Amino acid sequence: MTERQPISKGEMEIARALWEISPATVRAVFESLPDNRKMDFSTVQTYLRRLETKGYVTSKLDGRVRVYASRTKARTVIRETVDDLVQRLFGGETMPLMRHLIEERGIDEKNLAELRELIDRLEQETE
Amino acid sequence: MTERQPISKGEMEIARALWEISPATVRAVFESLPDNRKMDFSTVQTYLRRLETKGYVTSKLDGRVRVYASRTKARTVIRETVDDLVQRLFGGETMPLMRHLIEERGIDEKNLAELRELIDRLEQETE
DNA sequence: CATTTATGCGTACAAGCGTACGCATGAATG
DNA sequence: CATTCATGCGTACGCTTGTACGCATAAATG
Repeated sequence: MTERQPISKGEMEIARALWEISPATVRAVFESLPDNRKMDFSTVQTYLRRLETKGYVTSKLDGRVRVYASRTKARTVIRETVDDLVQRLFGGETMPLMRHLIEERGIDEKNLAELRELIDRLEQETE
Repeated sequence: MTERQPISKGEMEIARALWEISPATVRAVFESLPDNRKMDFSTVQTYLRRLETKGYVTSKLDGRVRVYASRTKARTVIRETVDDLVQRLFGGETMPLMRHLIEERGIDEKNLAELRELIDRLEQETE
């Protein structure tokens, strides 16, 4: 039960960016952001610093450049975040969110197929 | 595109509670909270006030008691919130969240069946 | 070497959030 | 009627968040 301080929304974007390319410098993270979501270089820097303070990432100076690396697994953060959302928005029930995703967000054919597979597999394991 | 101020996590719990029983007084909302999540009466009051300021709920004085009612549909708030989460945590892709839900959160048999149905229905519509 | 560029690091700062107290007033109860 | 209880309403307050500036310094470039 490592008690981490909660991650904020903005921090999460940066954490996600870092997961994709960790280990990485501030600049690398900054440049990996999607074009439509450019925030200031130093904003990214601040987020990374805060993520480190909160225990989500580590860093070390490599020469004069600081290199950040994920420390908490994506899965863990995702679990905590989704759990929290499901709690607050659906009182802890998973299905309403499922329904929402299936009904309100487009799912194309390929993903439909994958969904089926996931369900099949789950059914196997369950029995 | 009514631009509402974003709803915060704490506000969301209260909004959800209100959806369930709207219209309702502060006390009713307060008492409808799950036992494990008791916040102060006046905290609930503050959240409702802020929700009104932000445009998510309305209220009117009924005698000396203020009665709050949902104004924005649950579906809308859920959509916005989930969209935001999916954006920040999965770069906008729905499937990773689906996968997460199916693999990491328990789904019992009954829900599995429902899931299948949902998918079937979606497939119908898609074709 | 002088100048430009990139980075670390400290600092800032308003807005928002979570949580709640206190007072005034009206309602209920003994 | 006097006291207690519930509520509205205003206010508070430290913390977090989002966003960024500025300075010092090191590296690269002309």
